[in-house]
Amino acid sequence: DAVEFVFPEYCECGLQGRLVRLPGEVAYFCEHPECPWQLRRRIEHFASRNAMDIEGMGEKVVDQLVTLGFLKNIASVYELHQFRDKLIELERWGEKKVDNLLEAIEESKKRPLHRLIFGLGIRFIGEGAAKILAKHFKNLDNIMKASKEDLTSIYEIGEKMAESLVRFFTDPKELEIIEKLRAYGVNFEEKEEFVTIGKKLEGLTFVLTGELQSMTRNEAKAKIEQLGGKVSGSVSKKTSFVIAGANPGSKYSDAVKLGIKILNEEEFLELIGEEKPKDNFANKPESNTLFD
DNA sequence: TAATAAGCTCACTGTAGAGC
DNA sequence: GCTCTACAGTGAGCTTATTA
Repeated sequence: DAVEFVFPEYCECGLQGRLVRLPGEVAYFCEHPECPWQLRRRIEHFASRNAMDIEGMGEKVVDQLVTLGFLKNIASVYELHQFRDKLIELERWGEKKVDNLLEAIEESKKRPLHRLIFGLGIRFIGEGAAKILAKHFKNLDNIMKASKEDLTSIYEIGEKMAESLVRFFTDPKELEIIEKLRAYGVNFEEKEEFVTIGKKLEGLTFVLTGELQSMTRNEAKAKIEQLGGKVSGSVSKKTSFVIAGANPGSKYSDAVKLGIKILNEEEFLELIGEEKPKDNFANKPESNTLFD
């Protein structure tokens, strides 16, 4: 007895933005270039953990600052210090909270290039593609100058991604924001420390599951990539190793089914040449045959 | 065209920190 | 010290792009 859902024609942004759905795509977009909801999501994404990692700038904070007119685009994040006194006055804010946020914003200027590329929110350019581009071009200016042909000649960069990049870097509005980011001192270079420093794990693909005690998953991912390895989100026949921490998830059983070699955290640390923590994984689950 | 991987969103739990 | 909010960490599931 289901009744067909009639999708709204206009966005709730209040700017009479028409909702459009591109052929072959699922998502609807508000056509209005100044849609405040798109702006909120863009800034949230820019500040998110895997992008510029600005602690204290989550969904609610972005919503509040956009509503109050303090944030107008991603570059305006670096103008927030001008409003320090006004921010302290806000409900549930205080001097410490504001200073922590401003400090986190200042710190974010030092993030490596691949995080900035990811944070710009270019369609089809996620974390993985951002790393490939940063590694290949070394700085943002080289990426901005690259033609569609230059981009598609890179392994794993396809036509859609290249078109999206060229479209983004020829848009005058985006270029204006990028120039502001440059003027505020945001890092545009890929630092050596984020580029591969070894070939020990070259040609190997890893999948992480469960909770690691000695480092976060992101840290483990960075270690693997620095040593030339690849980290994937799902287990397949091509997976070389599954690294299983405490309480491993379904990827563990997937690995068993496919006969993929599973390493526990101790073995993983040995593989990457890291020291084991003092407690020697005292909290590892006893029922987990992985650790037998 | 199928397999694979990447990207993205959501849900859930635990924790930190600010306000009261 | 309690309450509330936001963040951190993680797994799962879905869609989509790339590759073979």
